[in-house]
Amino acid sequence: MSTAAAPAGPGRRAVGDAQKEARRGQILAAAKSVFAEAGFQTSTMADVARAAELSYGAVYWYFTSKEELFHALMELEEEALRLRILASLAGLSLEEPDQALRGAIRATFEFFEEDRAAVKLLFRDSYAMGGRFESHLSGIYERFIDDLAEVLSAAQRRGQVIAVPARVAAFSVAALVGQLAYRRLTTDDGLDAGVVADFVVHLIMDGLRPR
Amino acid sequence: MSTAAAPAGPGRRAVGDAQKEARRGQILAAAKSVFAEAGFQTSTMADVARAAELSYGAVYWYFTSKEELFHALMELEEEALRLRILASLAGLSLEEPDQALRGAIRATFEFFEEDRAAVKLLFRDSYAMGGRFESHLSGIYERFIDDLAEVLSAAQRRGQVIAVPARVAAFSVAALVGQLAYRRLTTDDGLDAGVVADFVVHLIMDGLRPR
Amino acid sequence: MSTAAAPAGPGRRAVGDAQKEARRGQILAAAKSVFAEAGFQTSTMADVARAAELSYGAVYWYFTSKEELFHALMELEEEALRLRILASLAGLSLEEPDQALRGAIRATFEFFEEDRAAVKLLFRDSYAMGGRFESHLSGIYERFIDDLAEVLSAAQRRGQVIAVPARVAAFSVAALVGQLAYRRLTTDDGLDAGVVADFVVHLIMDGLRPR
Amino acid sequence: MSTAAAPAGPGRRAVGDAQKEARRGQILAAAKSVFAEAGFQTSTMADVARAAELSYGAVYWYFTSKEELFHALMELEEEALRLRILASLAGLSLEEPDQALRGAIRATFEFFEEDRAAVKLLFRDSYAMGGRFESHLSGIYERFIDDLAEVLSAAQRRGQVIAVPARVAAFSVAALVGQLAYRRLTTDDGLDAGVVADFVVHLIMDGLRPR
DNA sequence: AATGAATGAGGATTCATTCAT
DNA sequence: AATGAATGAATCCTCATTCAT
Repeated sequence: MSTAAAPAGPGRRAVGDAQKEARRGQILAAAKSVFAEAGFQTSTMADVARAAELSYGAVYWYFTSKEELFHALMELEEEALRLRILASLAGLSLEEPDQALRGAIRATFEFFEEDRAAVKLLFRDSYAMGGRFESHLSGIYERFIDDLAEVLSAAQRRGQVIAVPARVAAFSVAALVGQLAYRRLTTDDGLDAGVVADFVVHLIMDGLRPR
Repeated sequence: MSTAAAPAGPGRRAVGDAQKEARRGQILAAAKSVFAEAGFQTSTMADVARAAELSYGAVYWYFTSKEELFHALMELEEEALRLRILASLAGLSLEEPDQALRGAIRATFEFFEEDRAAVKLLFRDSYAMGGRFESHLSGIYERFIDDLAEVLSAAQRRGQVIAVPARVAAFSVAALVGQLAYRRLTTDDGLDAGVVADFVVHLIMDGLRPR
Repeated sequence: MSTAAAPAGPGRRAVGDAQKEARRGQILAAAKSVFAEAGFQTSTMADVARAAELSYGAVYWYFTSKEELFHALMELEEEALRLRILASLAGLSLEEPDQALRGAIRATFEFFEEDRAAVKLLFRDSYAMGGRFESHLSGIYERFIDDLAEVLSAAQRRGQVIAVPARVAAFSVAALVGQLAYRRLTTDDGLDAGVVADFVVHLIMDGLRPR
Repeated sequence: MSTAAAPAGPGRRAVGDAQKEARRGQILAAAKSVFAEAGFQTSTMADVARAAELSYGAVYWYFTSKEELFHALMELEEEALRLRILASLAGLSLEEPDQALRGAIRATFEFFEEDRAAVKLLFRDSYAMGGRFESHLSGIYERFIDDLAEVLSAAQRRGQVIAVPARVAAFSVAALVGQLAYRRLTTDDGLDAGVVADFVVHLIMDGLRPR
């Protein structure tokens, strides 16, 4: 009751903050599943609230608008994907472009394979609404491209890769991976994810013509 | 329903049908520009009517719903793209996969280069909603894939192309072209459309590794 | 059915416009009664629609927002009051300030007496919402003040009225009339409107001290 | 409830009550500034809490509702104004209506001049809603009117003032002062507050016609 | 006493679609 | 055929108030 009785200080705060974070996470998870299921535009805040098992207005305590919620969600996805890719590249040397490429592509495929909602969010919802959200998709692409372009440039300098615009080549890889991952959601080509990843690597490096 | 089937005086009827067709075209053109500009979801039927310089409800005389309008529009785009690609393949023999591939890719790029609205429609709006419209995109892809897969299969039998799942390879080409065309709308990589088309062909056939 | 059968031209148009005007009037009347009854803020667009015997959204065909509706309504009231006052001043000479003053004040009182809703709108709702609507009230005041100030200035030049700031004196008259009219809505001082009007004139001209 | 009535140890309790009073004052001050700034309807309890540097729900510990808060605030303002006026009348005799009137009017003007927020509260927010809060404004008026009517009645008996309904005359004075004070918030007529006060007195007593 | 999270009714506005003319 | 007025369901967001801690 009295102020003194409260276990004040950082302890209390930390709990509050942790709970706040937990709630945010809860809402974000709900939003992810709802948006992935029905699409951003079609989904309503009521749907999200229901999925989060919270009341209607509670969501607004954590996010000021539907759009902000979406942005926050996408940032999370971006970050998660990025971390995954970076981790896969961690031990690799720029001197082995094959390996680096293979690592990045496989990591991306694995990420998408494990998290189909992320694929929908990134490759379907990011496009919606007159491009207002494309920044997220291009954000992901650009980072991926930055990383890959570096790998490719190094390889070009060493003569391991032919002279083509590195960024366009990098974008091509990103696009290929993204689109193939997305395709897997609706079309079954009867291929294992790993096989597809390897196919991409081979296609990129050696093309379809026999050597 | 068809012009020939009209029982009435051909003169009158023909004019009516022609006018009807003209109106439909007028509305479709308006819809294309409006949807491409602002996106399907964001655009309203009022926007379309205004762009078509028709009254609010007139659109419903020709299309029963917003979705039907979109579908009709997409079918038109699909058909136009398909015709373009088929034309480019007309003189080519299946025995020269390089040529066929190059022809198809160039034709696609040219089509998209001339009609940026089509790109937006196909690669943004088709994605935009919970799969309801993806059929068009996949429709295009599938047809493109069918054609390409045939080319590739023939080439494989002849040993000109390595043994990979033809449909996946074909999809990769389609995806690559589509994504690169879409990227050109927002990002300037400083490359001519023809150069990008050739880059795709080279990438597909020979990969990035020097031969 | 055929275009020729329509009694085209100005006739049709005029009817449409007249109807449109009628509907606007219908809605404005409904809004007036609703706002006067419950206040602008408390009233909902649904209330207005219901009072106008129209559907919810129909109101938006004629007015783009609740605020615009209110503004339109106030402009009407302003104009009506102004016309009434001007009419009362029509035959009067500036050389007879007593008469002019009396005429203006009586006309104002009569207007308010006949239209109690107007009083509520002007002296209660105009104030609401952080002054966003005060312009209407001050608009009325300013015009009234302009007219009165002219009368007073002329009288001052002729020595019929003492030297005081004409605009402040004019505002005083306007304020007095407005507040007394508003008071009549809630408090019964047992006085006839005409008596109050004359009281105001006397107070303004001769004060409370016996002559 | 009152400090004296507290049964507990006076030290502790007194502190508690004093703190409670202090908190109430803190909130009332915040509410006054917030409401005066943005209007009662537009302001939120969150705004008030923020201005009071208290938590969101703490306000409800001291006031059961937004309306109660407003009422409490208005009562404070009423009381403050009343005290000011009574003080100004303290030494005056009813036999000198000029002096009494002048004193009351000047006191009122000074009060409003020093506290512009009070003017907004009384003359804007009191009006703002369907009569729910007008009681405060009329409360102030009625008390002012009571006092003035007494002065005027006495003067009438003594023949110093003509025979008019005392309450209406008194209301007129109150309205005039209030409206002129409010006008000063938005319109600069270039007049000192004292001059305006004297103008009101002169207008009321001697009118505009030269004597 | 105080915090701030949670609730949920309420309200303005939009827009696809229908319909009388 | 065409018009444009009318409908009303749907949705985002606000905010007074309550409540667990």
